[in-house]
Amino acid sequence: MGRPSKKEERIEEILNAFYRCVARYGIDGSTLERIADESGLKRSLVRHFAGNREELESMLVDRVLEQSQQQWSGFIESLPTKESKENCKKSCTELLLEGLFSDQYSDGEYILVIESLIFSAGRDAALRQRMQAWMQGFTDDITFILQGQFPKADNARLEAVSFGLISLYFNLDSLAPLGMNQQYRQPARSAAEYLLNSLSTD
Amino acid sequence: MGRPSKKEERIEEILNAFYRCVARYGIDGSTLERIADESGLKRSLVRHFAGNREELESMLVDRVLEQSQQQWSGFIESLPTKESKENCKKSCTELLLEGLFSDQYSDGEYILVIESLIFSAGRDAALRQRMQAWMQGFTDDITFILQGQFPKADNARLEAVSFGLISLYFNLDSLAPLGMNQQYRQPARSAAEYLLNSLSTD
DNA sequence: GCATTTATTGTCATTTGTGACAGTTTAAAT
DNA sequence: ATTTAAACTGTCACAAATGACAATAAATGC
Repeated sequence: MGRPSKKEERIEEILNAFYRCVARYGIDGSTLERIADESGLKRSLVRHFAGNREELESMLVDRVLEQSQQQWSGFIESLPTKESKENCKKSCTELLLEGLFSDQYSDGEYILVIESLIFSAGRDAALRQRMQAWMQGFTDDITFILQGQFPKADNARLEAVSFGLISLYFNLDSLAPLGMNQQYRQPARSAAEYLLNSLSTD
Repeated sequence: MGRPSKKEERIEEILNAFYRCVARYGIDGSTLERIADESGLKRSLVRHFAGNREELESMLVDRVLEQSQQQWSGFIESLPTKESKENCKKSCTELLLEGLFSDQYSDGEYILVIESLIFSAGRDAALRQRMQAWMQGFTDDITFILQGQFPKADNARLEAVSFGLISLYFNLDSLAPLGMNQQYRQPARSAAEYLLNSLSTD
């Protein structure tokens, strides 16, 4: 009975709007007014559905990290295992390069949001811990993938290459505000390949 | 005659304070109040000496890019030329790695400020042009250095490696808010070495 | 001491961001 | 039609950020 609730869809819209605002204006620049405009709702509705600013930010962080986790683990599981290797044309590392550097999979806003969160983490101990864990997990996973492909390489070397791949991935999308990311997409991918090749030679 | 002006030193203090604030709070988070606190002046004095917010931001951008330019060109000129090569123990590329990745030369705030400017450039066409030029000059210079060391390597390859070095440099310091930059300093440098080595092998 | 110039302090008005809430409208169940 | 629960609208109060300016204090040349 009563009018049906739109809470879930509205929260969805609001968080999507918040996400876009953060990519464009940063966290501090994403006022409730802008979020409201971006979502097409009144500011009082934003508050009605999503609570105050603190709750909103907390929900955004949860959501971003959760979605990131989902997409990433989906990607990990899509990789060929040792058993299924023979059926697959592309190697794990080739698929990794595609995932990180092909423009079809790139979400220009994603890294900007992540970087905004990292920056904010400097003033928020709880967020800092979460982002540290996120970053650590990211590098560990890549190192693990590389381990499968280059079992003979020692760990420090794998970690260095992992960090290199991540740096290329991050830096490429962080140039989006300058409109230079397309210009550097190919170089970024090439550099990533050089790093991977360095694991073959000893 | 009249009371001696402290304008220049005050502006110096104010811009330094602004710089530190930007590294900590971002541009939007650097309110005049915070800048005043950080510089130890009253807000009205900040306004008195440095003008309104718009002028302040413009001065900061000028200053950051100018100092960056000076330090960088100082570094470039300190590199051994073809003539002075024989007197020098370290190669250009070794010196480059030191400059980019040794913690003695690293200014933790510098890259954070630059990244804040790049982010802001997304909403400021004039700033965008300047930051584009800054980034282009940076990569071009590194490519040029690499050219001297690896004259046989083709240009696309050099550009890719340049972009890789810059990415490692940027990404390393952008982890400062997470306190993970020391942890990754060595991997970053190693990855940079692998990239450089990839120019030797063909 | 006096005039002059600038630093320095303090205050007020305006705008913007935020929180709270009263009142209205809408869509369902009975 | 009535009830009910929720969406929606509008508005007020408060705090923060900014801009403008008046008033005072300090340092210099004469």
